[in-house]
Amino acid sequence: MKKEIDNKLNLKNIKPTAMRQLVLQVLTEQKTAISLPELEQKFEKADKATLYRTLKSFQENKLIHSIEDGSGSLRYALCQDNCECDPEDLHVHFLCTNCNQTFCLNDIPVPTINLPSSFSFESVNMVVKGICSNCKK
Amino acid sequence: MKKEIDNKLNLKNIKPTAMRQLVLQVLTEQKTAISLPELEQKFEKADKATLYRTLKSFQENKLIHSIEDGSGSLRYALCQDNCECDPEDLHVHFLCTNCNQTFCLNDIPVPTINLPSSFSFESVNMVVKGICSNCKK
DNA sequence: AAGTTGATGCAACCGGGTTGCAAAGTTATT
DNA sequence: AATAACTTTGCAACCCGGTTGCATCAACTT
Repeated sequence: MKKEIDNKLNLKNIKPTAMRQLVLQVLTEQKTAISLPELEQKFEKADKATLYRTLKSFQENKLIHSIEDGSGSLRYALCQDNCECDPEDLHVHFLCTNCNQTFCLNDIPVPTINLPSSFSFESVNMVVKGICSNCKK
Repeated sequence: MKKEIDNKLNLKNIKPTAMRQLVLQVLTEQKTAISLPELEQKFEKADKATLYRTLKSFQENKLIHSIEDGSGSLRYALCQDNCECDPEDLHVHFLCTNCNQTFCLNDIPVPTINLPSSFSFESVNMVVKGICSNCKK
C-alpha cells in the first residue's frame, strides 16, 4: 500500500511527504471526485491551505485533474494511468443533483466541437447533471 | 426601444419595474454573457442583491439562461426567442482565457451524451476554453 | 554546523453568492 | 380615497470556497 502510494508520487516527481501520502491515499480510496472542503473533512485536523497546495501540486504534476462540478465548486479526481491531461484525455463528468457527488465517466470522452475558425481551442469542461445510479434505486 | 423591452418582460410574465427594464436593456446590448459583479459595474449605484434577484427572476421566467463559465462563476445571457431552456435548447459556451469573456455559441448545440443506463439525464453544461476571435488578432 | 530550499500551519483576506429585514412602492379591496 | 395585502428594493450582514502572507519547521546541501 504505502509502497504504491510513494511510487505514484515519485513517478510524477512529487516529493512524498506525510501529508501528500495521506491525501493521495484518500484520493485513491475515493470513487468520486472530491472537493477541497470535503477533503478537509476526511481529516481530524488538517489545514485547508496545506490541502489546497497539495491538490495544486498534484494537479500541476498531472496526478489529478480538476473539474468545475456544475455547482460552482471545484472537484478533484485521480487521473487515469496514461493521462497527460491533454484534450484527448478529457472525459465527461456527471453531477448527481440528489447526492451531490461527481462521477468521472472515464470511458466517455468529451465530444469534439467544431469551433468557428476564429476561435482557438485550449480545453473543455463538460458536466452532465441528473440522478446517479445509487440514488435511482 | 422602451416598448420592446417592456414587451419582452410582459411576454415572460415579469412585471416591468424600472430596475428590470434597465437590466434587460444592459443584457440586450451585451454581446457576451455577463456575471453579476460585471452587471453591478454597469451601474453607477445599484444594489447587488437587487440585481441578483432580478437575474434570478429573469432566469425563472426563461428570459435568460445561466452558465458556469469555467472559471468558477456564473454568467447570464439572453435566451433565444424560441428558447424553453430544455435540453435541446442548450448550446455550447466559450470562455476566452485572454479577455475572460464568455460567448454563447448559439448555433452549436451541446452534443448528446449516451449515459450509462443507470444514470438519468437532467441537464448539461459545456464550456470550451481558448482564445476568442478578438484576442487572436 | 550553518545555509538554502521547500513544506506546513495559522491567520487573514477576497469575492461571488445569498439571506433577513425594514422601507418604499404597487395593486387590490372596500 | 383610505386601508390592507403584496411585491420590489436597498442595506447590511453573512456564508463559503478559494487564495495569500508570513513565520516556523523539516529536509537536504556544502
